[in-house]
Amino acid sequence: MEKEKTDKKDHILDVAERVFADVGYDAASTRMISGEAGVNMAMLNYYFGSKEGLFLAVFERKIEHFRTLINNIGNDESMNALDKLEKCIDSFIDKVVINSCFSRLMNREMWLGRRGELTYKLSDIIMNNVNEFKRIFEEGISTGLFHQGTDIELAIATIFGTKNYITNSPHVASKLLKHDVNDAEYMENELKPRIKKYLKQLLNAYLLIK
Amino acid sequence: MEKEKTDKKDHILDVAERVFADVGYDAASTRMISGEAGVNMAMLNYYFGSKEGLFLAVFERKIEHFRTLINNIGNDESMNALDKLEKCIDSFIDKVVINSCFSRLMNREMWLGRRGELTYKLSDIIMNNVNEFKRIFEEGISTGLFHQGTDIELAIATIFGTKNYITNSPHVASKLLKHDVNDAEYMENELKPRIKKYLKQLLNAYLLIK
DNA sequence: CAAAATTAATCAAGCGATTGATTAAACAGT
DNA sequence: ACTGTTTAATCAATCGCTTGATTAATTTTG
Repeated sequence: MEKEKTDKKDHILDVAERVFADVGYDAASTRMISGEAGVNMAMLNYYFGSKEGLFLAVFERKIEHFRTLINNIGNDESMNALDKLEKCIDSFIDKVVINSCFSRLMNREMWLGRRGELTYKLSDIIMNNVNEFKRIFEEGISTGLFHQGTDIELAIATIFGTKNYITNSPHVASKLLKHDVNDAEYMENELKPRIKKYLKQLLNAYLLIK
Repeated sequence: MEKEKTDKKDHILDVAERVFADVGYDAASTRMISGEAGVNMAMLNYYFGSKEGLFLAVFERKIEHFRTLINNIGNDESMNALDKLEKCIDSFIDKVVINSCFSRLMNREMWLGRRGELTYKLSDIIMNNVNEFKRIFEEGISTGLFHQGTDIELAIATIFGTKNYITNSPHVASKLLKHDVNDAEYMENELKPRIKKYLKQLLNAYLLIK
């Protein structure tokens, strides 16, 4: 066997992440996960205590990746609000498309607001991103770059909502775009730049004082 | 007993609709639904055959309401594309906010693409609305009212996505808007007009040739 | 009375979790 | 180095419970 020790836990987490994202928390049985991971069922409890513990562990592993991704942009003094906004959109689209499996899992279990501790952690991650955008919008307004009447909260809802609409329901999105959005190549080379370009144009038209 | 016969089935459907929307299909047990509806568990199978049959029945009951709501607007000759678009946004926001419970249920089970027959029915409903918007956008472009470069598909994703972001994850939305979005009065008197106004301004800025 | 509606009791299947036994590796004392 | 002890990892078996569904008996209705 050429696999190392700690890789097994990571392997279980990889499988669990995919299974949870595929069928949801409730429909994902511990037997299903352990079976696909090729480990004994009892190992899940041995490593993670419980099914919910495993679910939490899947998220914990990703939190840090998310937390640090956007925050640096907002503090860069060399850019104005529009530059920051566009850069945030770029890295946001890049990030969630790479992690679309995790992103779907997050959204799905998020708005199903049970499971207290998890809901708390998740809204932490989400609100972190939201507030970063919020600060940039406020800066843009106070520097006279954006309209006074800008509805900041709903503009944020548009950025996240538009992205979610594409990534969260691939079946509908594929019909709408007349392409399989699960096709990684199409997603990377066509859809990603298209979403970025669209969101920038949309927000330019809405925000900028002409 | 002062209740009539057919009311009992409708009552079960009402309860099932709410429970399914609250906790999702998998976590909603037949005992939970029958218990909250105040009927014997076996009545669900007696009336609807199975849990999935009940789930389908919940949707069937709503399909016609959805199908006829927006379609009339698109065929009105007395309006230009912008008028139609704004009217569609109005009735769309009105409709899904009233049926937000059903809307959440629909979206949740939709993007969880299993359960073949249901997925087919749902994407039918959704694509019907989507295509109505699409026709209006195309009319606006061909009459020279909207930009040639308009990304129709993503603009549609913005309309539906922005709405979904608010209604589907009330927990996050409440934090973002600093209000409880489950508060019916706030939703009706403040948020609904605000979303309508925002979406119109946003699309006006993006679509119209200046 | 006959048919429809409703009930309590029960079914097999699947769930998450736990158990006690087994293996293998790491460590200890002499 | 050899050996007895400890430790972590893994497994099959099984626990108690809930699930969706069905049965047979009972009540209600026409």
